[in-house]
Amino acid sequence: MPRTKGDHDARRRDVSEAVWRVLAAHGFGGLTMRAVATELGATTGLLTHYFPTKRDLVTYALDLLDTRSASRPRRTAGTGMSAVRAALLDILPLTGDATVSNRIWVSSWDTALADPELSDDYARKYARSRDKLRDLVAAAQESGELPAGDPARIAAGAQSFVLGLVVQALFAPETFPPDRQAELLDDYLAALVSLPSPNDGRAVRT
Amino acid sequence: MPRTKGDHDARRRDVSEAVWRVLAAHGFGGLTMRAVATELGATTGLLTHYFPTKRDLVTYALDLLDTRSASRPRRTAGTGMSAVRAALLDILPLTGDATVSNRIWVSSWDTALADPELSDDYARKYARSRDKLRDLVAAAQESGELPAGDPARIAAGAQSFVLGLVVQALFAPETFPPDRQAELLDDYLAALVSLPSPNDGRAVRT
DNA sequence: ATTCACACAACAACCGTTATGGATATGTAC
DNA sequence: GTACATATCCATAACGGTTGTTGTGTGAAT
Repeated sequence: MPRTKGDHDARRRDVSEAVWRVLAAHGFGGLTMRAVATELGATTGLLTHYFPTKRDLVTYALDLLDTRSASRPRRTAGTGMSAVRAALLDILPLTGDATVSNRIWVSSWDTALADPELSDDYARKYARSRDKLRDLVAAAQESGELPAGDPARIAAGAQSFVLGLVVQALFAPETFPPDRQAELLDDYLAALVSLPSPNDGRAVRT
Repeated sequence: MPRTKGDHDARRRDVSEAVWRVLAAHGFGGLTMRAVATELGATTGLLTHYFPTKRDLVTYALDLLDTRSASRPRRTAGTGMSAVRAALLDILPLTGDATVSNRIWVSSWDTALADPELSDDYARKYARSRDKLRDLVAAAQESGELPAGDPARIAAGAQSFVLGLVVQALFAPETFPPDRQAELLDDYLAALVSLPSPNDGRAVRT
């Protein structure tokens, strides 16, 4: 029984949620046409209507993951160092939603690494994320909260740290509860702050 | 044509290498009975003889990944801080072999995260790795190269950093060539060293 | 004679994809 | 407004291909 025009947008939202539920339940490796269809209470005929091919489904799922992650409620970022901290905290699996999102995210790496095109897409995505972080770092440096040094380099390091912490927290949630993750992040940030400026010798010369 | 008894161990080694080649070529998602069999120039009959079920193959592949990673030629570890640095460098995808190994490793996370049992296995594996790192950190602290502080906490942070760097380097090899990875790691270690001791106030009181 | 190490063949289940057809909405002619 | 052509939305069913698994048979080793 087809829907009316007014219901069409609602149906699109239903499809999104079905895709999300499948991803959350079985990861990216378990993302199949039929799984989404049955999760939707429909058949593959509907799915092929929205996604002519499997790759379309995968790309859509990747976009969905990106969108869902981006539209997650963010901390109200302050300025300088606290903005950096907030941005990094927002990545970590501190809530149930963030955990689900991160789990899907990590599980997508298998698919992404196997496909050069998707791999490039991911590389660009991470590069953009690093750029945003770099700007925050540069701002924290200008406010004097962070010692001098290539902001891009510091951002790359911070992103690595958070990324790795995500993975460890996903595999061992009891070992890395939210407060421990925040603790470790604060350790990292404290180390960054305490670092003597390498490029900028003013503090030494004065 | 069956083999003789003397060839049996050789055959087991052949199986290992076939599994490894399949993993290297198609990742963990492409690990199938038939793929390994054809890679071996044999049929599935042989495979089921060595691995009665798929799960056995997967578990074996996970173990193989662990073994191959562990038996990779390691840097001759010095003492104290240089030992910590060597251990962390050994994880990074700095060589072709290490890149292949790490790629397989990351691709296995999809499978592992979808299966609670495998997930636990990984958690234990990482915990053991953190423990070894913790001992190295503690040694570096005793030699005075690293400020005081919970060595387990420092090890967890360092492991996170390296893990995340691995992921980023795999997706953007041109952005993270070997020397840049080493650079970033050294930045991290420098920050660790420069950190004033939190628990131990001696330096301040003197 | 029994066990082992395989080849070979087949199975049911699942995958992505395609074709067919029917129900509903939309547009157009009168 | 009514009548008809067209397009959209979706169920149903089937296709060939691949998967994990099982069973049978056969030659060599013990």
